[in-house]
Amino acid sequence: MDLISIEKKWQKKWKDTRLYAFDRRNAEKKWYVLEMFSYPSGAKLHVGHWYNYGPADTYARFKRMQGYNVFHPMGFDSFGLPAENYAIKSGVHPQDSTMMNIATMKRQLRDMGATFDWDYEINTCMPDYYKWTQWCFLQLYGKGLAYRKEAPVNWCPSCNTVLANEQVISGVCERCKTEVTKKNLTQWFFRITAYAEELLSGLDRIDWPEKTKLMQRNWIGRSEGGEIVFPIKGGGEFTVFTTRADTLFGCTYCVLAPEHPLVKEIVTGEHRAKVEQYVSRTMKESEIDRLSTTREKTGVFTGAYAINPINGREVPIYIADYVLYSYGTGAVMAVPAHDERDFEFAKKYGLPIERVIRSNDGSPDPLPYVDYGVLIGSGKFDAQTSEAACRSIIEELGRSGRGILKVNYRLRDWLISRQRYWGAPIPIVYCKKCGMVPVPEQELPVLLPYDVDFTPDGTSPLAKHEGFMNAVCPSCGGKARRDADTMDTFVCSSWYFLRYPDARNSEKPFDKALIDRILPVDKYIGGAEHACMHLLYARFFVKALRDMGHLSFDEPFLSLVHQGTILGPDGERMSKSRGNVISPDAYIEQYGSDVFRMYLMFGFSYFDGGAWNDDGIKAIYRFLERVQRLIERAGSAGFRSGVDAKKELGYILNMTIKSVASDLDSFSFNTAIARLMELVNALYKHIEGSVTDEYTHHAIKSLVLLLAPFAPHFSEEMWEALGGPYSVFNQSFPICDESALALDRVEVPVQVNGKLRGVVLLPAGCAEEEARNIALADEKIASILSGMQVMKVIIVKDKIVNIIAK
RNA sequence: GCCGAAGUGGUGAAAUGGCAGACGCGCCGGACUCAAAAUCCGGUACUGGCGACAGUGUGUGGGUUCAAGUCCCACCUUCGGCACCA
Repeated sequence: MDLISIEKKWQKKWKDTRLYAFDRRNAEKKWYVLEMFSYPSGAKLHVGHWYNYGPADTYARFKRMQGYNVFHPMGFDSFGLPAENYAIKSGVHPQDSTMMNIATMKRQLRDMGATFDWDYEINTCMPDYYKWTQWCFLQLYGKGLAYRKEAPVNWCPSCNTVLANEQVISGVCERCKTEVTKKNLTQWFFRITAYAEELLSGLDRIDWPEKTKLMQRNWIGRSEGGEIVFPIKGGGEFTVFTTRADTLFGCTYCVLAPEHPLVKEIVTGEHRAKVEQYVSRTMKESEIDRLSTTREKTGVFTGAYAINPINGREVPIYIADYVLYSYGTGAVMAVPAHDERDFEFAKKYGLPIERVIRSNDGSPDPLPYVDYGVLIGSGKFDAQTSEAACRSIIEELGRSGRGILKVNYRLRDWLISRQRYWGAPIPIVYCKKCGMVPVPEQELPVLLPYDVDFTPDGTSPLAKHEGFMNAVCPSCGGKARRDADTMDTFVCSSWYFLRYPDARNSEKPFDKALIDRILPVDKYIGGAEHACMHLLYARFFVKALRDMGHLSFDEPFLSLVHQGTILGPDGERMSKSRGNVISPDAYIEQYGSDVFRMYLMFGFSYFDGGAWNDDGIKAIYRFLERVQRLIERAGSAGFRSGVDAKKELGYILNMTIKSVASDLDSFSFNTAIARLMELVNALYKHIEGSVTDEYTHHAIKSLVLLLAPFAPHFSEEMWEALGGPYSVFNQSFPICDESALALDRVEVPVQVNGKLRGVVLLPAGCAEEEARNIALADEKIASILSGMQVMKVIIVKDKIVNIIAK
């Protein structure tokens, strides 16, 4: 069987007849199936692409055959670092290499034979796309959701350049292995924290893997607590955030983050030199070092004292780098008896450790004791539980304006500036007279120039391009300079699913009425590695755009699945350096794309993936040949008399239909294919020689329809051979006839004292009394029970009989 | 350290608390063939027995239940995420 030329034949016909064209005017029964779009890397499609797109396409075809108007677009996430790094190494311009890679990948995706409608293709590095990425930026800016502030960036002192987080591999530069340091630059942020609460609560209403939702919950990191104001002895005050106000009486010192602006003001003469030295040393340290939990805690005394507002006690104020300026208020109250970090620090610097909580049940509770318990040594709050005191102490302080209940999130605002070339320019200019001015919408896009020197030398590549940098101030018409940075590529991918339905719109990023009909995405399929980046950013964008009135739904992706990872044959992640990369190409040349995708679906549990092993790939080929032989025989039809084919085949056929449909809905491709194999086995048993009949013929046609989503080219060919009208994908997916599943009699296992002892044939749905009698009368069961007394019989209808005897 | 997921034959893997190992791969046997390949049919968890059958089995140890791979507790191993978030 020449699967390769069969595939070519049908790919051409599908293309010529525009079989997979999506009619966006018809949003009735729409079904938006989306895979995370691809990054056009130089290499060919790898196993991971196939594992994502192959099964997802099978799902899309299934939905189509179920009568859905399936929207299944594809595009390219084509800005980003790899193209730029490749350019630095090879000298090939990112735009040239990217466009070439896209052409190659597109050809390969077509060879896959997927249902993508290329009329809706998008490409994020093209001006007609990034114009609207810039528009999104301006929208956020207009609502105060984009702002500029100074922040540290990763800096490689050897390459003399800024690095993105993903270029910092365990503290060193991915290219030259030099230790990465911090450098302060003024950069753009998106205020994703404004949506922290909704991003958290919205998770309860979407059908996503629990694991992914949990990761987002942890990432957002909501914690309930309170803010407490500590006056400073001699004037001034500062605020701390705590989740453990119940331990306030045990506070024996306070700590400010080294960056805290108050540090300069409160430090006293003799301590100034040491404090300044400590602060500057902290600044130099890399984030990795500073955030390492295993590192010993350090800090210095400022010479100043704070007054504990609950009991008026004076406590020393330290600075220490274990307190983060970016979380809470950048200042904490330290309770060494009930916090591990404070305990360690207090031990080291000889600070007092005072217990104010004991365990609820009086069980031994060595310090530091960090669980909730009962208050002691806390004045009128003694004997309150921790839970109660967390609230009552804040309320007490609130009366004098020194305490308030507060919720904090670990989520930080999203830093989107990249000191890089290959990205969407930030549509802002800086005018000496007018200051920061957004580029008006009608002047978009701010084009990314081609002739840019992107050799890394410590400045943003665009800063060296005078033609780009020089701009006219939209406000006063005077001379202005552009922002030299580009946007994080995650900005491009935060709204691409909104652009697909309206990809050719040159007036707007998308038409509201249109995307309100076609969005949200009904099934989103992609890797789990994006849990706290792309998948969070996209949710933020949708909520922000909704609040501006550009769309009217709350979540971009109603239902999400993650495919697993296919590992190398050695069980390790595939990588060039390990030399364990499996290329799909050789397999596809030999067996074709249907067999390859089917093997991926059959050989692995979709969500788990696993180590590559091609032992079973021949089995899939063999299976398709087996189907083909079956159809050849059916073609030379005759009639076998005296056999009720419907009775013989009806049950298995309808059971198969039911199972395959539900397995496809739950992405359980391996079991769906197993069911198809069972059906084929049953048909082989049923058909003797070349004789067949009408019902058998019906069963074989149904088999081809069931198989079509899995092996689209092959099934189209078989459908034609059976005389079916073009295309098999315009046929309805078979529907299960429930009446065929009703059996007269069922085999029911019989247990004695929980051990399987036999099987009896019972009338389906028979009463307990009858089941009991038949089971007890069974020859084998009776002999086991001889000499025993039956105490009880448990019967689950049509499932099991369990006889308790002694 | 904290959070989460997983651990099942020689092997990839299946099992709404109800016959563990479906469907494949591999292996063994048979048919077809001069022979081989391909194909078709049958067998295949482990231990004992010629056998019918019996016993034991889902990482380890306990528990709940008439019944546990599945639920609960503790532990071991592997993988993923977070990592001083007060």
